[in-house]
Amino acid sequence: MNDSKSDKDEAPRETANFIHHLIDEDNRTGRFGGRVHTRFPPEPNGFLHIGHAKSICLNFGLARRYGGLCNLRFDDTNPTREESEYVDAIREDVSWLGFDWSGREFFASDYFDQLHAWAVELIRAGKAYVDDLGADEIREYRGTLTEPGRDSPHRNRTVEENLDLFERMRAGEFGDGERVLRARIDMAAGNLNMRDPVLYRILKAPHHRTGNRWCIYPMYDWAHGQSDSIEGISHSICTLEFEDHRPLYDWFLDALGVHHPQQIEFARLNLTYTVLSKRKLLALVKNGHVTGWDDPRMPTLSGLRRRGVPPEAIHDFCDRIGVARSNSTVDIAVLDHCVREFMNRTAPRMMAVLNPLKVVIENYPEGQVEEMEAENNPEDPSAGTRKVSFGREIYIEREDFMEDPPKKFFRLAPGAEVRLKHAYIIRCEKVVKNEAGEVVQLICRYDPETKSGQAPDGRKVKGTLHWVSAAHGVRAEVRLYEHLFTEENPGDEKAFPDFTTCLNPQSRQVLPECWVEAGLARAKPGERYQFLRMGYFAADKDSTAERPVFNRTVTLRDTWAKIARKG
RNA sequence: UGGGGCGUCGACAAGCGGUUAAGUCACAGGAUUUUGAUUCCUGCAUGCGGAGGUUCGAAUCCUCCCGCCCCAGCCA
Repeated sequence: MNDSKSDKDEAPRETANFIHHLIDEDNRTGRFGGRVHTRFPPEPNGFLHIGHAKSICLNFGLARRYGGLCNLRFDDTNPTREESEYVDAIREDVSWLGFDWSGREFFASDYFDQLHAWAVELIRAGKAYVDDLGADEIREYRGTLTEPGRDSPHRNRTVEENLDLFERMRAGEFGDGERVLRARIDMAAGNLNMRDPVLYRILKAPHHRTGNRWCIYPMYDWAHGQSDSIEGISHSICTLEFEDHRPLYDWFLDALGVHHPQQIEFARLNLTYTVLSKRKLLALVKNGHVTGWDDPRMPTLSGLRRRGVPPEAIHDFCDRIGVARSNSTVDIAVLDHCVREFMNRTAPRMMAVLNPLKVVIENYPEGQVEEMEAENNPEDPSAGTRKVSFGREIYIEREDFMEDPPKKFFRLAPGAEVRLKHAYIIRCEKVVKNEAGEVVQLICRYDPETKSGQAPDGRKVKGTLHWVSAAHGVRAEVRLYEHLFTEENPGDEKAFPDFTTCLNPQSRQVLPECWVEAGLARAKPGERYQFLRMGYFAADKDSTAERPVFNRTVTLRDTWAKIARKG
């Protein structure tokens, strides 16, 4: 146990998970010399999402907890699907999460030479052979889940012939798919992965890093375990579906007689009201259901980032959900809670009116302006205060006024009093309507004695509203987001053969006519705020000083909405 | 009739033969509040997929059964 000093910045809220137990046991027996070395091994063929964040936090977190190391390795064994743009995006996402791989950045393609040499070694040992069967034939020969497979007619070629054929594959003598190199294991194995898996295939495609140097490429199964071995990984953490592959990786490592990491599988993350499969995420982008990989409704790290989700909240989330081996679906409310908890502590409060309703304070002197002192964050006195301009005409939130309010409504209504946050108590005297009968303006009177927010006569005012001065506020666009899907589990292919039928038509609502307090014009993209009583928001990358744009990260908890809903 | 896993509160998840079966989210009450926010209390599994068995004692061990997930890419 040497994990006491390593986690000072990671409050150990998390209880030990089964991986900790396994590592503790390895450390106790000195299996890896007390060393803990993990890695995060993405394939650079798509954007990282919150499910990857679970793996990233796990792998880097393990290294931190045990005073070990964690590598970043790109598993780039398939040149037809991988691009270097993804490599850049992945680097950015991992560092945004706050992890540092300190130059230990590797690529499976770094190991192509070694992998090739090892393949030759296997051939020499009679443990691999070149097969001329086509893809369809190989499938046929593989058998089924319940029937054993059959040996390929080429399974017993001589070592010399295999060596020659493999060299000619490498030299480009054959076309794509004409030959493969297979391991010679057991065509009758219950585990399909052991039925002579393919090690190399011919792919006459340029690789994003090795260019045209190779026309044969290792399969993931052949590359992955050995890559871990080369890097001296002690614990290879992966998801459950690779459990069946472990015997194969073990077989390779033993046949080669090289360093043998311990593979440990855990359950991948599932989240309610979203999908976390590369294929489905890609479809959302390709078919224009979202604006891109970084659409704030996407569960991608770039989407969450743009939406305003702080990386600290993602860490907290990953700590809270734990790591186990049972398939599970985490309630998105847990993530929302983590976001609120962090933002509550850190986000400056500002006032923004999303659906404006003009209020004229008839007894407030025309042309008079007062600078009201406003605290920036009641949770953090060190955040200080700011001045907010107040005047005769202001905007309030449309939903903060009701002409005929229910009993528990303590906002504005004809004849009712409310407090304006950081300012005076006002009373609604008159409701101005247009020809259509819609409320277009409120005439109110303020009580000059209530600048403190308190009434000197001690009368109680239950409601407090946010507001923006009409003369000083800035126009802004605010984008409201809700769940991308209306169903809790849109990825359930039995229930929803086409997951796009679950898309939420109201997942994005753009409000172009909002009013925000003047200071918000200076908001830099990515900056996070609490808009008083409305939620947490972040300035979007589209934002400019002339036209600020904000994304709603998450709403505030709203017990009034619950009461109102119940009637 | 193949191989590999998993089943503890609505959702996650501790628990590893002796605990009143942790904690978190959600939910429901209540208190405080110039954000109906925050914060703070309180409640929320005589029960651990089911049935047997072992034991003084079982969520934890054994047996059988039931349910769910993964595997037949020259994808990762």
